[in-house]
Amino acid sequence: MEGHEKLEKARERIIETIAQNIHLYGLVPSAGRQYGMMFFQNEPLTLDDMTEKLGMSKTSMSTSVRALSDLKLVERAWKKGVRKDLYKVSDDWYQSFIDLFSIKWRRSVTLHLVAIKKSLAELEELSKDPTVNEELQEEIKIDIEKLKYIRNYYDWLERLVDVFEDQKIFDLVPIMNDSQD
Amino acid sequence: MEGHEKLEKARERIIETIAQNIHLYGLVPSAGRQYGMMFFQNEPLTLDDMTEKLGMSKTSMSTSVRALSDLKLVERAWKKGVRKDLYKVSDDWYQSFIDLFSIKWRRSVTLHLVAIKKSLAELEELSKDPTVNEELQEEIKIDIEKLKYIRNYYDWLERLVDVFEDQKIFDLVPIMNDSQD
DNA sequence: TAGTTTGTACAGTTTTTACTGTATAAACTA
DNA sequence: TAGTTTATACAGTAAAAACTGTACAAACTA
Repeated sequence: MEGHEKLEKARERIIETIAQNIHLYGLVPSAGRQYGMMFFQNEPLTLDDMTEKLGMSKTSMSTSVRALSDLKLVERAWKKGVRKDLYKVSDDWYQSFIDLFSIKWRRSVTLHLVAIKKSLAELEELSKDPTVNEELQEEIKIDIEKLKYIRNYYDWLERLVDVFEDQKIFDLVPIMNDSQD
Repeated sequence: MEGHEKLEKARERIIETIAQNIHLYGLVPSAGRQYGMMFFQNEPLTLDDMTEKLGMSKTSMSTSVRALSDLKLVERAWKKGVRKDLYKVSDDWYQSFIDLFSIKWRRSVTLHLVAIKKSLAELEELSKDPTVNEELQEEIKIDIEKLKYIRNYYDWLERLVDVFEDQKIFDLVPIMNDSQD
């Protein structure tokens, strides 16, 4: 096998692994392949470059590069004299992981807390209603306890997201370079 | 609106929120709805119970309860005299979150590290090959650096998973109950 | 301003995934 | 052992998602 082929194969292995694991970011394999391909390019790419490299339509490249950008896995780049939009992979992977939490998980936490607070308020109101029978009253009480439990859980999750966002996580789990060279 | 209706509506809101966010666990909304429904039941359920409550086929219930069990969101339960399999939601949501990392993210980290080490070894071998031209040699060198960077990243991610798994995360982000009562 | 180039909205198609119904194996019962 | 009950494998169908090609608006160029 020739040198260039060997390099290509070593890259392909990584790209395919990324493609098969990108679902953890809520993305489909082809977006992962796109990301992986871009990772090994030393220059920012245009949508047309991607179309050529991946053999997919420009429309697809456009939509998936947007999905990658939304998660801040990919960012816009500029190069003198190039009119087309240019994209490159964000080079801080630790930050990308943190961004996943800031974007996806925080959103989820917020949605949950809104719903929980609303339902909790309704049930607490209902528990004061003298017209509801005892059996139902008991059910309401149980549900209130359950909602308080999950409210505490999402509060915790929110604080966890904070800890990522403000980089405190690196105190507990420090970045260590070249541990096994 | 009658009492029981109000209770049901308060529950529905939570269930639907879970359904819409369960994709973070790699599950589809219907599995989230199933989980949410089970959360508000105070007794373990059989597959037939779920079929009835959700109006879906028993086959579906079987496959999605398995998916939920694989992520340890749901566990088997036993009740005297009941022959059918019984399931209940795991009641420690903090542990469920940790299990997500232990199961999905650790698997991903491992796959990545295997691929990276393999490719890195190949490229380091190739970089010693005197028959490859200088230009290619330069590319190889760049790729080796990139792979070392992401190896460090996945090492970090592995340590992060460890920190969840051995509960040390609770030192940094403690569980706090009823913070806003 | 007219003529290009570029990115994306949108409709249609292909592919994939979710879901159902039937068939069957395994476990239980009498 | 024969007869049930229960869970799931599997094949087929329905629904959803990914992907493509065309059309067009916005931005640029001359």
